[in-house]
Amino acid sequence: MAANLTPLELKHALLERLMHYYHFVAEKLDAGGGEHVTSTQIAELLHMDDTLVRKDLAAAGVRGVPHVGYKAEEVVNRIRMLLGFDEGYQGVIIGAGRMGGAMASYQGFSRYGLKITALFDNDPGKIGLIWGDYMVQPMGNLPLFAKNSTVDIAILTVPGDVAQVVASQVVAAGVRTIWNFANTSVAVPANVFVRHEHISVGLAGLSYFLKRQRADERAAAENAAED
Amino acid sequence: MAANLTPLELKHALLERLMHYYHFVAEKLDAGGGEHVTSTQIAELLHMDDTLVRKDLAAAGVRGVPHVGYKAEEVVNRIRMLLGFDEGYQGVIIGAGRMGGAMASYQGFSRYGLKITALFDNDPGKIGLIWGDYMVQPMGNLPLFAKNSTVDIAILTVPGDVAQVVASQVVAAGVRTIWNFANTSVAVPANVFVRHEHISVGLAGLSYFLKRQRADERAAAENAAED
DNA sequence: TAGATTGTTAATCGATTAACAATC
DNA sequence: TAGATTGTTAATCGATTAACAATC
Repeated sequence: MAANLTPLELKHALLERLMHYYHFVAEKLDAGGGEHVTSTQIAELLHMDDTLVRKDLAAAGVRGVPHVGYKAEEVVNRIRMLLGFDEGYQGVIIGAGRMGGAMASYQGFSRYGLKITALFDNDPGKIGLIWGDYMVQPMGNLPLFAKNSTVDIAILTVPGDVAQVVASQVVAAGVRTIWNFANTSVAVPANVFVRHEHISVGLAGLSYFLKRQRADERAAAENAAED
Repeated sequence: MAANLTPLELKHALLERLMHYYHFVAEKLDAGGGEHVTSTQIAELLHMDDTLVRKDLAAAGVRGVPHVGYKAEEVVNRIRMLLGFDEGYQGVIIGAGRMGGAMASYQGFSRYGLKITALFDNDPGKIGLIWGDYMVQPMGNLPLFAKNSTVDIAILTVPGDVAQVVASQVVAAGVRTIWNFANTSVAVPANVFVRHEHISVGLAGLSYFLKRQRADERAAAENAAED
């Protein structure tokens, strides 16, 4: 009986909100900001309805105390548990360019349970170089590496024009989860999960904002001229 | 009469979908894939309902032709126009680390109308170095630079612990839109727009997926043992 | 206790989908 | 023309908000 490989069940929006709560509460704890946090505090900072915060926290399994609020530590721990930050995953970086280097030297992944174990590239000029804690290995090493050690995630930081080829190599090596930072989509078999970070989506949001801002300013200037 | 500085009006989800359509249709055009595209084609590739595609395209001002579909070029152009990709914006990068370097050498921004004009850092060891097409300038240069040339966007690629200080400097220099790649939020006055790229949100999605996958596999193994 | 806060049920709102008419 | 496809109106669905009871 095959376990059906269920897709993400927490809706993206909810997951994103939980991460916002997590960051707020974790930072509050770090700053020594008290043991408890209320739905109203979170809601105000994040400009949202406090009922929604309570609903979300309930969904995440956090139990609050009337008149007191939620235990900050419990909020953090429950979200960590729900999202799997304490499970421990291992990932490799494919592509030892600047982006890959930034990833390799980033210390923040471990906070979310991800450990980077190796860095691969196909450029003979890069193989053997030391980037942060890793020596750049040739792509040819990947299959054996994936066989001998667990590779839960392959982080793709390669140029867009080779992303598809690299993704296929990664899949062939048995990796089933890809975090794609290249600027093109990659096609993979149905049993492989890809998360594509579209930098252009963020840029589109900024661009759209600026366009409207300019239009507003133009309108304001015209109004001023009329008065 | 002050123009009210309206927030993003296209909902994030819609904007994201439009970008997906854009990429699909633009790639199709590049590949010489025919002059027209139908809502069904887009919907199938993106695993969504075709009615929603038509609604979205109508909202973006694209007019289709029954029996034929949408003119691919018009889809691309309308979305570009709506999101402001042809308006032309200038941005500076703050933080000449690996991430900043990756940004500075990334050729893809121009496709969305963003031109990088300068690169700043406070590290004396980096000032004067050449990164891609830019010489690293000291942060002290920013106010004058922003006065003499247009800086629509400041791209923050600095460590999290200095992000707030840098953001304040950027705001003081008169920049009103910030694209924040640091791993901490920054507080800014109400008239400044910040888009924070939370890398941890993407990681959370992957982590949650992997956690559930492991649970599925465990369950499957138990089932197999029972049979 | 009184007041503050959670948690839940009901109401509303908005987004998605279904149905189908219009059209080339 | 017939069939394919758009575009729109109505129906459904789900997510958010409002109201309020429960509780410490």
